[in-house]
Amino acid sequence: MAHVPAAERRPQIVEAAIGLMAREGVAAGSTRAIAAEAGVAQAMVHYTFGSKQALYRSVLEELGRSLVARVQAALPTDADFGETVSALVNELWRTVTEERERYRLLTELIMLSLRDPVLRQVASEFTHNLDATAARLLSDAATRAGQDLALPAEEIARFFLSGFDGIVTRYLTDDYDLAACESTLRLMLDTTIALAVSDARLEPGARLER
Amino acid sequence: MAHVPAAERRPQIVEAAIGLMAREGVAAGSTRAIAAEAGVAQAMVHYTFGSKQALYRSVLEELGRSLVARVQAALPTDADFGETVSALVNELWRTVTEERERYRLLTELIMLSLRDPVLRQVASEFTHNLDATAARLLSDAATRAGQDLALPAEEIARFFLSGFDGIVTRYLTDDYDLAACESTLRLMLDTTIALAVSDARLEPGARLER
DNA sequence: ACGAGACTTTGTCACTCGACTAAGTCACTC
DNA sequence: GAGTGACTTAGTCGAGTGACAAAGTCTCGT
Repeated sequence: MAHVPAAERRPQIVEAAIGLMAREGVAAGSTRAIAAEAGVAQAMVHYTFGSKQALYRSVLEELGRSLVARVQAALPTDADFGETVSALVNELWRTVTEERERYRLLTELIMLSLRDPVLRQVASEFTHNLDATAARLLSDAATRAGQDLALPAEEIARFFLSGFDGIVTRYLTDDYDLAACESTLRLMLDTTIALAVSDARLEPGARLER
Repeated sequence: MAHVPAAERRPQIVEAAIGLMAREGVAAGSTRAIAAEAGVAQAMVHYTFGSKQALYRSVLEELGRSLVARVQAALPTDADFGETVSALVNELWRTVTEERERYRLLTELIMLSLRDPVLRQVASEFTHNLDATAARLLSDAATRAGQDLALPAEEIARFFLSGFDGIVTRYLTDDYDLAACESTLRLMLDTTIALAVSDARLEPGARLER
Protein backbone atom coordinates (compact mmCIF):
# COMPACT_ATOMS: atom_id res chain seq x y z
CA MET A 1 0.00 0.00 0.00
CA ALA A 2 1.35 3.36 -1.02
CA HIS A 3 2.00 5.89 1.68
CA VAL A 4 -0.90 8.30 1.89
CA PRO A 5 -1.38 11.21 4.35
CA ALA A 6 -3.77 10.41 7.19
CA ALA A 7 -6.03 13.25 6.06
CA GLU A 8 -6.69 11.37 2.81
CA ARG A 9 -6.82 7.98 4.45
CA ARG A 10 -9.56 9.09 6.78
CA PRO A 11 -12.39 9.64 4.26
CA GLN A 12 -11.33 6.50 2.42
CA ILE A 13 -11.81 4.38 5.54
CA VAL A 14 -15.02 6.19 6.47
CA GLU A 15 -16.48 5.39 3.06
CA ALA A 16 -15.46 1.76 3.39
CA ALA A 17 -17.06 1.62 6.83
CA ILE A 18 -20.30 3.12 5.50
CA GLY A 19 -20.41 0.75 2.55
CA LEU A 20 -19.77 -2.31 4.67
CA MET A 21 -22.07 -1.42 7.54
CA ALA A 22 -24.87 -0.27 5.27
CA ARG A 23 -24.66 -3.63 3.56
CA GLU A 24 -24.25 -5.89 6.58
CA GLY A 25 -25.25 -3.90 9.65
CA VAL A 26 -23.42 -2.02 12.39
CA ALA A 27 -22.63 -5.29 14.13
CA ALA A 28 -20.52 -6.29 11.13
CA GLY A 29 -18.45 -3.14 11.50
CA SER A 30 -15.40 -4.53 13.24
CA THR A 31 -12.15 -2.72 12.67
CA ARG A 32 -10.86 -5.81 10.88
CA ALA A 33 -13.79 -6.03 8.47
CA ILE A 34 -13.70 -2.31 7.76
CA ALA A 35 -9.97 -2.42 7.11
CA ALA A 36 -10.46 -5.33 4.71
CA GLU A 37 -13.22 -3.42 2.93
CA ALA A 38 -10.91 -0.43 2.56
CA GLY A 39 -8.02 -2.63 1.51
CA VAL A 40 -5.72 -1.63 4.36
CA ALA A 41 -4.24 -3.44 7.35
CA GLN A 42 -6.31 -3.56 10.50
CA ALA A 43 -3.83 -1.56 12.54
CA MET A 44 -4.27 1.21 9.96
CA VAL A 45 -7.71 1.94 11.33
CA HIS A 46 -6.36 2.50 14.82
CA TYR A 47 -3.47 4.53 13.50
CA THR A 48 -5.81 6.77 11.52
CA PHE A 49 -8.62 7.18 14.05
CA GLY A 50 -7.13 6.17 17.37
CA SER A 51 -10.12 4.09 18.36
CA LYS A 52 -13.17 2.40 16.94
CA GLN A 53 -15.32 4.95 18.69
CA ALA A 54 -13.61 7.82 16.86
CA LEU A 55 -14.18 6.08 13.53
CA TYR A 56 -17.85 5.60 14.34
CA ARG A 57 -18.03 9.24 15.22
CA SER A 58 -16.68 10.20 11.82
CA VAL A 59 -19.10 7.83 10.13
CA LEU A 60 -22.04 9.35 11.98
CA GLU A 61 -20.94 12.86 11.11
CA GLU A 62 -20.44 12.00 7.46
CA LEU A 63 -23.87 10.37 7.16
CA GLY A 64 -25.52 13.41 8.71
CA ARG A 65 -23.55 15.85 6.59
CA SER A 66 -24.37 14.19 3.29
CA LEU A 67 -28.05 13.83 4.11
CA VAL A 68 -28.51 17.49 4.99
CA ALA A 69 -26.45 18.60 1.98
CA ARG A 70 -28.56 16.62 -0.46
CA VAL A 71 -31.89 17.86 0.86
CA GLN A 72 -30.74 21.47 1.07
CA ALA A 73 -29.58 21.33 -2.53
CA ALA A 74 -33.15 20.57 -3.59
CA LEU A 75 -34.50 23.85 -2.23
CA PRO A 76 -36.58 25.47 -5.02
CA THR A 77 -35.62 29.02 -5.96
CA ASP A 78 -39.13 30.31 -6.41
CA ALA A 79 -42.19 28.48 -5.21
CA ASP A 80 -45.00 29.21 -2.79
CA PHE A 81 -44.86 27.92 0.75
CA GLY A 82 -46.64 24.64 0.18
CA GLU A 83 -44.64 23.83 -2.93
CA THR A 84 -41.37 24.56 -1.20
CA VAL A 85 -42.12 22.32 1.76
CA SER A 86 -43.39 19.60 -0.57
CA ALA A 87 -40.25 19.74 -2.67
CA LEU A 88 -38.03 19.41 0.38
CA VAL A 89 -40.03 16.55 1.83
CA ASN A 90 -40.04 14.78 -1.50
CA GLU A 91 -36.29 15.04 -1.73
CA LEU A 92 -35.93 13.77 1.82
CA TRP A 93 -38.11 10.79 1.07
CA ARG A 94 -36.37 10.15 -2.23
CA THR A 95 -33.06 10.14 -0.38
CA VAL A 96 -34.31 7.58 2.11
CA THR A 97 -35.73 5.27 -0.55
CA GLU A 98 -32.82 5.59 -2.95
CA GLU A 99 -30.18 5.20 -0.25
CA ARG A 100 -32.22 2.95 1.95
CA GLU A 101 -29.35 0.91 3.37
CA ARG A 102 -27.34 4.02 4.08
CA TYR A 103 -30.28 5.54 5.92
CA ARG A 104 -30.91 2.38 7.82
CA LEU A 105 -27.32 2.49 8.97
CA LEU A 106 -27.81 6.04 10.17
CA THR A 107 -30.76 4.89 12.26
CA GLU A 108 -28.87 1.93 13.67
CA LEU A 109 -25.87 4.08 14.47
CA ILE A 110 -27.96 6.63 16.32
CA MET A 111 -29.54 3.93 18.46
CA LEU A 112 -26.13 2.47 19.21
CA SER A 113 -24.72 5.89 20.04
CA LEU A 114 -27.24 6.44 22.80
CA ARG A 115 -25.29 3.99 24.97
CA ASP A 116 -21.98 5.78 24.54
CA PRO A 117 -21.41 9.13 26.27
CA VAL A 118 -19.31 10.58 23.44
CA LEU A 119 -21.32 9.29 20.49
CA ARG A 120 -24.50 10.26 22.30
CA GLN A 121 -23.36 13.85 22.07
CA VAL A 122 -22.83 13.51 18.32
CA ALA A 123 -26.25 11.95 17.82
CA SER A 124 -27.89 14.66 19.86
CA GLU A 125 -26.14 17.37 17.86
CA PHE A 126 -27.23 15.68 14.65
CA THR A 127 -30.87 15.78 15.68
CA HIS A 128 -30.67 19.39 16.79
CA ASN A 129 -28.90 20.34 13.60
CA LEU A 130 -31.66 18.69 11.60
CA ASP A 131 -34.31 20.53 13.62
CA ALA A 132 -32.57 23.86 13.21
CA THR A 133 -32.05 23.38 9.49
CA ALA A 134 -35.66 22.41 8.93
CA ALA A 135 -36.88 25.32 11.03
CA ARG A 136 -34.74 27.73 9.04
CA LEU A 137 -35.93 26.34 5.73
CA LEU A 138 -39.51 26.64 6.94
CA SER A 139 -39.31 30.21 8.08
CA ASP A 140 -37.36 31.22 4.97
CA ALA A 141 -40.05 29.68 2.80
CA ALA A 142 -42.74 31.52 4.75
CA THR A 143 -40.92 34.82 4.48
CA ARG A 144 -40.37 34.41 0.76
CA ALA A 145 -44.05 33.64 0.28
CA GLY A 146 -45.00 36.61 2.44
CA GLN A 147 -46.80 34.36 4.89
CA ASP A 148 -46.83 34.12 8.65
CA LEU A 149 -46.42 30.79 10.35
CA ALA A 150 -49.26 29.86 12.67
CA LEU A 151 -46.83 28.13 15.00
CA PRO A 152 -43.14 28.65 15.79
CA ALA A 153 -41.01 27.20 13.00
CA GLU A 154 -39.10 25.03 15.50
CA GLU A 155 -42.32 23.43 16.67
CA ILE A 156 -43.47 22.67 13.14
CA ALA A 157 -40.04 21.28 12.26
CA ARG A 158 -40.04 18.99 15.28
CA PHE A 159 -43.55 17.86 14.48
CA PHE A 160 -42.74 16.91 10.93
CA LEU A 161 -39.31 15.44 11.56
CA SER A 162 -40.63 13.27 14.38
CA GLY A 163 -43.36 11.99 12.14
CA PHE A 164 -40.95 11.44 9.31
CA ASP A 165 -38.62 9.51 11.52
CA GLY A 166 -41.41 7.20 12.61
CA ILE A 167 -42.48 6.61 9.02
CA VAL A 168 -38.92 5.74 8.05
CA THR A 169 -38.74 3.21 10.86
CA ARG A 170 -41.82 1.56 9.43
CA TYR A 171 -40.39 1.70 5.95
CA LEU A 172 -37.30 -0.09 7.19
CA THR A 173 -39.35 -2.68 9.04
CA ASP A 174 -41.76 -3.48 6.26
CA ASP A 175 -40.04 -4.01 2.96
CA TYR A 176 -43.12 -4.26 0.93
CA ASP A 177 -45.54 -1.76 2.35
CA LEU A 178 -44.05 1.17 0.51
CA ALA A 179 -47.51 2.34 -0.51
CA ALA A 180 -48.74 2.54 3.08
CA CYS A 181 -45.64 4.48 4.10
CA GLU A 182 -46.07 6.96 1.30
CA SER A 183 -49.73 7.40 2.10
CA THR A 184 -48.88 8.12 5.73
CA LEU A 185 -46.16 10.50 4.61
CA ARG A 186 -48.60 12.36 2.42
CA LEU A 187 -50.92 12.72 5.40
CA MET A 188 -48.05 13.93 7.54
CA LEU A 189 -47.01 16.46 4.92
CA ASP A 190 -50.52 17.83 4.39
CA THR A 191 -51.00 18.05 8.14
CA THR A 192 -47.73 19.88 8.59
CA ILE A 193 -48.59 22.44 5.92
CA ALA A 194 -52.07 22.91 7.35
CA LEU A 195 -50.54 23.36 10.78
CA ALA A 196 -48.10 25.93 9.47
CA VAL A 197 -50.46 28.18 7.52
CA SER A 198 -53.78 27.82 9.32
CA ASP A 199 -54.65 30.53 11.82
CA ALA A 200 -57.03 28.31 13.70
CA ARG A 201 -55.04 25.92 15.83
CA LEU A 202 -56.36 22.45 16.18
CA GLU A 203 -58.29 22.10 19.43
CA PRO A 204 -55.80 23.82 21.68
CA GLY A 205 -54.23 21.58 24.23
CA ALA A 206 -55.22 20.12 27.56
CA ARG A 207 -55.52 16.70 26.01
CA LEU A 208 -52.28 15.68 27.56
CA GLU A 209 -52.06 15.61 31.29
CA ARG A 210 -49.59 17.55 33.39
CA MET B 1 -29.85 -24.49 41.79
CA ALA B 2 -33.05 -26.37 42.37
CA HIS B 3 -34.53 -28.30 39.49
CA VAL B 4 -37.23 -26.26 37.82
CA PRO B 5 -39.32 -27.16 34.74
CA ALA B 6 -38.16 -25.43 31.56
CA ALA B 7 -41.57 -23.79 31.26
CA GLU B 8 -40.90 -21.90 34.49
CA ARG B 9 -37.26 -21.29 33.73
CA ARG B 10 -38.10 -19.59 30.47
CA PRO B 11 -39.87 -16.46 31.81
CA GLN B 12 -37.29 -16.19 34.58
CA ILE B 13 -34.48 -15.95 32.04
CA VAL B 14 -36.47 -13.64 29.79
CA GLU B 15 -37.01 -11.25 32.69
CA ALA B 16 -33.32 -11.35 33.54
CA ALA B 17 -32.47 -10.62 29.91
CA ILE B 18 -34.86 -7.68 29.83
CA GLY B 19 -33.54 -6.26 33.08
CA LEU B 20 -29.94 -6.56 32.03
CA MET B 21 -30.35 -5.33 28.48
CA ALA B 22 -32.61 -2.45 29.46
CA ARG B 23 -29.93 -1.37 31.90
CA GLU B 24 -26.84 -1.89 29.76
CA GLY B 25 -27.97 -2.20 26.16
CA VAL B 26 -28.59 -5.06 23.72
CA ALA B 27 -24.86 -5.35 23.12
CA ALA B 28 -24.43 -6.35 26.76
CA GLY B 29 -26.89 -9.21 26.30
CA SER B 30 -24.48 -12.11 25.95
CA THR B 31 -25.75 -15.50 27.02
CA ARG B 32 -23.19 -15.47 29.82
CA ALA B 33 -24.21 -12.09 31.18
CA ILE B 34 -27.89 -12.97 30.99
CA ALA B 35 -27.29 -16.28 32.75
CA ALA B 36 -25.37 -14.49 35.50
CA GLU B 37 -28.20 -11.97 35.87
CA ALA B 38 -30.68 -14.82 36.20
CA GLY B 39 -28.40 -16.71 38.56
CA VAL B 40 -28.08 -19.80 36.39
CA ALA B 41 -25.23 -21.44 34.51
CA GLN B 42 -24.54 -20.22 30.98
CA ALA B 43 -25.35 -23.58 29.40
CA MET B 44 -28.80 -23.25 30.98
CA VAL B 45 -29.70 -20.54 28.51
CA HIS B 46 -28.95 -22.79 25.57
CA TYR B 47 -30.72 -25.70 27.19
CA THR B 48 -33.82 -23.61 27.78
CA PHE B 49 -33.98 -21.70 24.50
CA GLY B 50 -31.78 -23.62 22.11
CA SER B 51 -30.07 -20.51 20.78
CA LYS B 52 -29.46 -16.88 21.58
CA GLN B 53 -31.72 -15.93 18.69
CA ALA B 54 -34.63 -17.85 20.22
CA LEU B 55 -34.11 -16.08 23.53
CA TYR B 56 -34.10 -12.71 21.80
CA ARG B 57 -37.28 -13.71 20.08
CA SER B 58 -38.94 -14.42 23.40
CA VAL B 59 -37.68 -11.13 24.80
CA LEU B 60 -39.10 -9.20 21.85
CA GLU B 61 -42.44 -10.95 22.17
CA GLU B 62 -42.63 -10.33 25.90
CA LEU B 63 -41.83 -6.64 25.53
CA GLY B 64 -44.53 -6.26 22.90
CA ARG B 65 -47.07 -8.24 24.87
CA SER B 66 -46.64 -6.28 28.08
CA LEU B 67 -46.78 -2.92 26.32
CA VAL B 68 -50.02 -3.68 24.52
CA ALA B 69 -51.56 -5.19 27.65
CA ARG B 70 -50.83 -2.14 29.76
CA VAL B 71 -52.23 0.34 27.26
CA GLN B 72 -55.32 -1.72 26.57
CA ALA B 73 -56.03 -1.94 30.28
CA ALA B 74 -56.31 1.85 30.37
CA LEU B 75 -59.26 1.93 27.96
CA PRO B 76 -61.99 4.11 29.54
CA THR B 77 -65.40 2.48 29.88
CA ASP B 78 -67.42 5.53 28.96
CA ALA B 79 -65.95 8.62 27.38
CA ASP B 80 -66.42 10.49 24.13
CA PHE B 81 -64.14 9.86 21.19
CA GLY B 82 -61.56 12.53 21.95
CA GLU B 83 -61.35 11.60 25.61
CA THR B 84 -60.90 7.94 24.81
CA VAL B 85 -58.09 8.53 22.37
CA SER B 86 -56.47 10.98 24.77
CA ALA B 87 -56.63 8.50 27.62
CA LEU B 88 -54.99 5.79 25.54
CA VAL B 89 -52.27 8.08 24.26
CA ASN B 90 -51.59 9.34 27.76
CA GLU B 91 -51.20 5.81 29.02
CA LEU B 92 -48.89 4.98 26.13
CA TRP B 93 -46.73 7.98 26.87
CA ARG B 94 -46.77 7.28 30.58
CA THR B 95 -45.59 3.77 29.85
CA VAL B 96 -42.70 5.03 27.77
CA THR B 97 -41.58 7.58 30.34
CA GLU B 98 -42.03 5.33 33.36
CA GLU B 99 -40.37 2.36 31.72
CA ARG B 100 -38.00 4.33 29.61
CA GLU B 101 -35.14 1.86 29.62
CA ARG B 102 -37.44 -1.00 28.81
CA TYR B 103 -38.89 0.91 25.90
CA ARG B 104 -35.48 1.89 24.69
CA LEU B 105 -34.57 -1.77 24.67
CA LEU B 106 -37.64 -2.53 22.57
CA THR B 107 -36.50 0.05 20.04
CA GLU B 108 -32.95 -1.28 19.98
CA LEU B 109 -34.16 -4.82 19.63
CA ILE B 110 -36.40 -3.98 16.71
CA MET B 111 -33.54 -2.29 14.88
CA LEU B 112 -31.31 -5.28 15.56
CA SER B 113 -33.99 -7.67 14.40
CA LEU B 114 -34.18 -6.10 10.96
CA ARG B 115 -30.86 -7.78 10.11
CA ASP B 116 -32.03 -11.25 11.07
CA PRO B 117 -34.54 -13.07 8.87
CA VAL B 118 -36.34 -14.76 11.77
CA LEU B 119 -36.40 -11.86 14.20
CA ARG B 120 -37.36 -9.55 11.36
CA GLN B 121 -40.57 -11.51 11.07
CA VAL B 122 -41.27 -11.05 14.78
CA ALA B 123 -40.61 -7.32 14.59
CA SER B 124 -42.86 -6.97 11.58
CA GLU B 125 -45.65 -8.85 13.33
CA PHE B 126 -45.24 -6.66 16.37
CA THR B 127 -45.70 -3.50 14.31
CA HIS B 128 -48.73 -4.88 12.50
CA ASN B 129 -50.22 -6.07 15.76
CA LEU B 130 -49.80 -2.58 17.19
CA ASP B 131 -51.42 -1.06 14.10
CA ALA B 132 -54.34 -3.46 14.22
CA THR B 133 -54.88 -2.97 17.94
CA ALA B 134 -54.82 0.81 17.61
CA ALA B 135 -57.17 0.69 14.63
CA ARG B 136 -59.60 -1.49 16.54
CA LEU B 137 -59.51 0.76 19.59
CA LEU B 138 -60.10 3.76 17.32
CA SER B 139 -63.09 2.37 15.51
CA ASP B 140 -64.58 1.01 18.73
CA ALA B 141 -64.28 4.44 20.30
CA ALA B 142 -65.93 6.01 17.28
CA THR B 143 -68.77 3.51 17.30
CA ARG B 144 -69.37 3.96 21.01
CA ALA B 145 -69.49 7.74 20.53
CA GLY B 146 -71.82 7.35 17.55
CA GLN B 147 -69.31 9.04 15.28
CA ASP B 148 -67.99 8.27 11.85
CA LEU B 149 -64.30 8.35 11.17
CA ALA B 150 -63.28 10.71 8.40
CA LEU B 151 -60.51 8.35 7.36
CA PRO B 152 -60.08 4.57 7.59
CA ALA B 153 -59.13 3.60 11.14
CA GLU B 154 -56.01 1.83 9.90
CA GLU B 155 -54.76 4.97 8.24
CA ILE B 156 -55.31 7.08 11.34
CA ALA B 157 -53.63 4.44 13.48
CA ARG B 158 -50.58 4.33 11.22
CA PHE B 159 -50.41 8.09 11.19
CA PHE B 160 -50.43 8.40 14.94
CA LEU B 161 -48.22 5.45 15.71
CA SER B 162 -45.60 6.60 13.21
CA GLY B 163 -45.57 10.02 14.78
CA PHE B 164 -45.45 8.54 18.25
CA ASP B 165 -42.53 6.36 17.34
CA GLY B 166 -40.58 9.33 16.04
CA ILE B 167 -41.29 11.32 19.18
CA VAL B 168 -40.10 8.45 21.34
CA THR B 169 -36.86 8.28 19.38
CA ARG B 170 -36.32 11.94 20.17
CA TYR B 171 -37.22 11.38 23.78
CA LEU B 172 -34.58 8.67 23.97
CA THR B 173 -32.00 10.83 22.23
CA ASP B 174 -32.52 13.96 24.31
CA ASP B 175 -32.68 13.22 27.99
CA TYR B 176 -33.62 16.64 29.02
CA ASP B 177 -36.00 17.94 26.41
CA LEU B 178 -39.01 16.21 27.86
CA ALA B 179 -41.07 19.38 27.52
CA ALA B 180 -40.43 19.64 23.78
CA CYS B 181 -41.36 15.99 23.30
CA GLU B 182 -44.59 16.39 25.22
CA SER B 183 -45.46 19.50 23.28
CA THR B 184 -44.90 17.67 19.99
CA LEU B 185 -46.92 14.75 21.28
CA ARG B 186 -49.80 17.06 22.16
CA LEU B 187 -49.68 18.45 18.62
CA MET B 188 -49.64 14.94 17.22
CA LEU B 189 -52.60 13.90 19.35
CA ASP B 190 -54.69 16.96 18.50
CA THR B 191 -53.88 16.49 14.83
CA THR B 192 -54.86 12.85 14.95
CA ILE B 193 -58.20 13.59 16.58
CA ALA B 194 -58.87 16.39 14.12
CA LEU B 195 -57.98 14.05 11.27
CA ALA B 196 -60.33 11.40 12.63
CA VAL B 197 -63.45 13.45 13.21
CA SER B 198 -63.19 16.23 10.64
CA ASP B 199 -65.20 15.79 7.47
CA ALA B 200 -63.02 18.19 5.54
CA ARG B 201 -59.80 16.45 4.64
CA LEU B 202 -56.67 18.50 4.76
CA GLU B 203 -55.74 19.69 1.27
CA PRO B 204 -56.25 16.42 -0.53
CA GLY B 205 -53.10 14.92 -1.93
CA ALA B 206 -50.93 15.49 -4.94
CA ARG B 207 -48.26 16.98 -2.74
CA LEU B 208 -46.20 13.87 -2.88
CA GLU B 209 -44.88 12.64 -6.15
CA ARG B 210 -45.44 9.12 -7.27
C1' DA C 1 -37.73 -47.20 46.29
C1' DC C 2 -36.07 -47.09 42.05
C1' DG C 3 -35.43 -46.08 37.36
C1' DA C 4 -35.89 -42.77 33.62
C1' DG C 5 -35.84 -38.65 31.93
C1' DA C 6 -35.75 -33.84 32.84
C1' DC C 7 -32.76 -30.49 34.59
C1' DT C 8 -27.97 -28.59 35.99
C1' DT C 9 -23.05 -27.93 36.04
C1' DT C 10 -18.28 -27.78 34.62
C1' DG C 11 -15.26 -27.49 31.17
C1' DT C 12 -13.79 -26.67 26.60
C1' DC C 13 -13.73 -25.62 21.58
C1' DA C 14 -13.01 -22.58 17.79
C1' DC C 15 -13.50 -18.09 16.82
C1' DT C 16 -13.71 -12.92 16.99
C1' DC C 17 -12.86 -8.67 19.06
C1' DG C 18 -10.16 -3.93 20.01
C1' DA C 19 -5.83 -2.55 21.02
C1' DC C 20 -1.07 -2.37 20.93
C1' DT C 21 4.14 -3.26 19.79
C1' DA C 22 7.95 -3.51 17.04
C1' DA C 23 9.86 -3.59 12.88
C1' DG C 24 9.71 -2.11 8.85
C1' DT C 25 9.01 1.41 4.39
C1' DC C 26 8.23 5.44 2.10
C1' DA C 27 8.29 10.67 1.10
C1' DC C 28 9.64 14.94 1.99
C1' DT C 29 12.97 18.48 3.92
C1' DC C 30 17.27 20.36 4.56
C1' DG D 1 21.30 12.17 -0.79
C1' DA D 2 20.81 11.63 3.95
C1' DG D 3 17.91 11.54 7.60
C1' DT D 4 13.73 12.32 10.00
C1' DG D 5 9.20 11.64 10.76
C1' DA D 6 4.96 10.08 8.89
C1' DC D 7 2.87 6.00 7.28
C1' DT D 8 2.37 0.70 6.94
C1' DT D 9 2.67 -4.01 8.16
C1' DA D 10 2.66 -8.48 10.65
C1' DG D 11 2.15 -10.40 14.80
C1' DT D 12 0.34 -10.91 19.39
C1' DC D 13 -2.22 -10.20 23.76
C1' DG D 14 -6.04 -10.82 26.81
C1' DA D 15 -10.68 -10.87 26.94
C1' DG D 16 -15.00 -12.30 25.41
C1' DT D 17 -18.25 -14.76 22.26
C1' DG D 18 -22.04 -18.79 21.09
C1' DA D 19 -22.31 -23.41 21.23
C1' DC D 20 -21.79 -27.91 22.75
C1' DA D 21 -20.36 -32.46 25.24
C1' DA D 22 -20.17 -35.16 29.19
C1' DA D 23 -21.10 -36.06 33.61
C1' DG D 24 -23.65 -35.20 37.58
C1' DT D 25 -28.22 -34.34 40.25
C1' DC D 26 -32.84 -34.08 41.20
C1' DT D 27 -38.05 -35.23 40.57
C1' DC D 28 -41.68 -37.70 39.37
C1' DG D 29 -44.28 -41.77 37.86
C1' DT D 30 -44.52 -46.32 38.66
